[in-house]
Amino acid sequence: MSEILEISISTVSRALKDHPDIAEKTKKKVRELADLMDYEPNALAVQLRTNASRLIGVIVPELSGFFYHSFLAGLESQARPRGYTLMILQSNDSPETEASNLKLCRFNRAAGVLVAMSTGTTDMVPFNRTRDAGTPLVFFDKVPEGLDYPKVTIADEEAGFLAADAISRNGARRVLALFGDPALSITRKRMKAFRETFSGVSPDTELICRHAVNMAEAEGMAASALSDVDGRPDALFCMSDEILSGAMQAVQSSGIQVPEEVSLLALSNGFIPSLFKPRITYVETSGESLGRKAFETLHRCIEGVDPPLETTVPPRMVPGGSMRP
Amino acid sequence: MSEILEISISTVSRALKDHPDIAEKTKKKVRELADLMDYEPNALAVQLRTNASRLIGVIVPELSGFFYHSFLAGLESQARPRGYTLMILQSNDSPETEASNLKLCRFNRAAGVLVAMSTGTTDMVPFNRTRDAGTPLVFFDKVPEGLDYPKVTIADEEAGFLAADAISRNGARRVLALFGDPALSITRKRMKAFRETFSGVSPDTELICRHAVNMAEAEGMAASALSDVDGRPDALFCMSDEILSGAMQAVQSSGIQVPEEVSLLALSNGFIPSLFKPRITYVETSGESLGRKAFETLHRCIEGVDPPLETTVPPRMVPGGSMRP
DNA sequence: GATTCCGATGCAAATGTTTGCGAAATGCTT
DNA sequence: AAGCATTTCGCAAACATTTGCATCGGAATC
Repeated sequence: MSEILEISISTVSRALKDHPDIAEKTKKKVRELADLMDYEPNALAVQLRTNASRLIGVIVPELSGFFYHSFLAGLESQARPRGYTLMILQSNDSPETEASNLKLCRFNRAAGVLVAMSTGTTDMVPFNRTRDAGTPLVFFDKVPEGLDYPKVTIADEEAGFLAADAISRNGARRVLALFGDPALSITRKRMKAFRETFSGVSPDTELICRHAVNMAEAEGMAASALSDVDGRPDALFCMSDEILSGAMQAVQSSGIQVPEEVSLLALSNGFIPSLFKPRITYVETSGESLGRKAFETLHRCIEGVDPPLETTVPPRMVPGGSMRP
Repeated sequence: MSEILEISISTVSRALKDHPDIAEKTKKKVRELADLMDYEPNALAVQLRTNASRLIGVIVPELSGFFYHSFLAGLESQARPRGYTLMILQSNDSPETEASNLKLCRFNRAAGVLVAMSTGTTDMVPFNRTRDAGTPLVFFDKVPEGLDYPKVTIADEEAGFLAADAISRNGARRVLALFGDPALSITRKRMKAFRETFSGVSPDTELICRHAVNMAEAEGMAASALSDVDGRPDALFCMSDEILSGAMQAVQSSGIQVPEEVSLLALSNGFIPSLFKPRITYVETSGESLGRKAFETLHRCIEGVDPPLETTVPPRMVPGGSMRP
C-alpha cells in the first residue's frame, strides 16, 4: 500500500474513510496518492473484517422469460446506486438446487436474499436456516403461504378484479378465461378474484375457466373454444404472458377478428401484448416495479428496520385495441 | 469451529479438503461433526487467503432486452455446476457506468469478467486496467474491433449468408431487408455478408436495404414498403428480434398474407418467431449457446490456458411456415 | 517549568481460512 | 534398543483491512 511511500498503515485506512481523527493535510496527501496509483481496497478483506458484504442473492426458478428479466432490471437499477451487487442463481424449478442456492448465499455471506420459490418447494427448512444464520430473506412473486417472511407480490386480487370488471363492462356474453398452473398461489388468487367479481357484477354472463400448464395447452384450449361454432366465446382472458402467447397462436390460426369477433384481455408485463396488431389490452403486472419494491423491503431488513410483511404493487389497465369499445 | 469439541484447527481445514496428510478416521469424525452442525466455511476468508473468488462479473448494456436473458440463462447453466456465481451489472449504454462496473469487478476480486460493450464506448483504458490487474476479460456479442482480447460472438457473416441464400433460393424477386443500427459491428457484418451473397447468387433480384434503429422505425419502413402497390416486396428480411417485432406490426396491419403474398425470414433467438402463425422461419442466433461458449472461454482464461481469440457460435436455419415452399 | 489536555498517529488484535514446516508419535529395520 | 522413515498433526505466518487503545508531541494553563 501507500505506507511505503509515506507513513503508517491504519492512518491510510482512516484517511480514506474521512475519519475526523486525522489531519486534513494528510488526508489530502493520502487521497491524492490513492487515486494516482488507483488504489482499490480489497473488498474481501473489508467484508471479512466487518462481516458485511454488499452482495444480494437473487434466486429465481428460471432466467429465461420476460418477467424475471424486467424484475432483475428494476432490482438492479435500485441496488446499483446503493452499492449493492446482485448474485443471480436459478433453481430450474428444483427444490434441491434451490436449497443449494440458498447454501451458496450463506456461504458467500450475502447481505440479503430475494427468492421466488420453485413450483414444487414445500420444505421451508433451508429458508429458515438462512434466516437463522442472520441473513434477511424476502420472497417475491412466488411466495409461500405462511406469514413468517416479508413478501412482495403483484396485487393479484386487484389485477383479477380489474380484468373481470373490464371484461364484464365491455358487454361480453360468454367468456373463456385461461389460467395457469393451479398449484401456484398466483393463479389461485387471480382466479378467485376474477370469478368473484364476475359473478358479482354480471352474474348471467357465461364464464368458462380453464387451466393450462404451458403454451401448447393454452393454444389447444383456445383453439377448440374458438372453433366451436355455436358456443364460441366473445371474450378471451389470459392470466399471463405464457398463456397469452399460446392463445394468440390459436387466434391467429382461426382467422377470427380481434376485436370485432372476440375481445381479448390479458394480465401481462406489457411486452408480448405490444407485438400484435391490434395491441392487446392488458392489466399491467410490472416486473420492474416489483423489482424496485423488492429491493426496498430487503434493504429495510438489512438496515434493521422492520418492513411491512406484505407489500404489493398495484396493477393498472393499459388500453390497447383488442376490446370492443 | 469444531476444534473446541475435538482437537486442532488446521487439521479441520485439511480434513475437509481431503488432504492426504491426515488419517482417515479423523477425517471421518470431522466430516460427521461438520455436517451435523452444518458448518459452512467463510467464503470471504477463503477467498482472501487464496486470492481467488468464484465470482464472474457480467456487464451488459441492458438487462431488459431481447437477447441477454437467454445469454444469461446459458451462462448460468454452465457456471453454476462449476461453482461459479454470476455478478450481473448493467451499464445502461453509458461508458461511465460501464467503467464503474469494471471497477466494481476489480474491487470484488472477480475471477473473470464478461462484457458486452455499450454502444458508445471507445476508450479501452478501463478494460486494460482490469486486465492489468490480472482479471481475465472476455468480450461477447458487442465486441471491440481490435484483437487484444478473446471474443465470442454469433457467426454474423455465416448468419447473413444463410439468410440471403435461403431467400434467394426461395425465388424472391424483390426483397426488403431491414437492418439495425449501422454503428454496431453486428449489423455491419450481417449486412455485408447478406448483400454479398445476394449479389453473388441472384444478381438480378432487387434488394433494398434499410436501417432501423428501433421497433417503431422498423414498423414504419415495413409499412410503407408493403403499402406500395406496384413495388411491394415479395420477401422481407429482419436482422434481429427487435426489427422483426416492428415489421410484424406492419405486416399484421396490412392484412397481407404470409407466406402467400410475402415471404418472411428473420435472424432471431427463436422466441419471437414462435409467437406468430405461421411461425416465422428464422436463422437461429442462440443466446444460450453464446452464453455457454462465453463461459467456456472465460473458464479457460481463468485456468490459465489460452483460449482461441475469436470463437463464434454457428447459426442454423429453423424452418417455420413463413416462406413459400 | 510542570501538569494537563488535545489532536494526530501508530500498535496490535481480530476477522476465518490456508499452508509450509517442524514436531511428535508410530512403526520398521537392523 | 537405537536409528530411520513414515504417518499424523499443530504452530504460526500470511491474506488486507478495521478499530480500540496507547503514544507522542506540542500547546495551553497554572
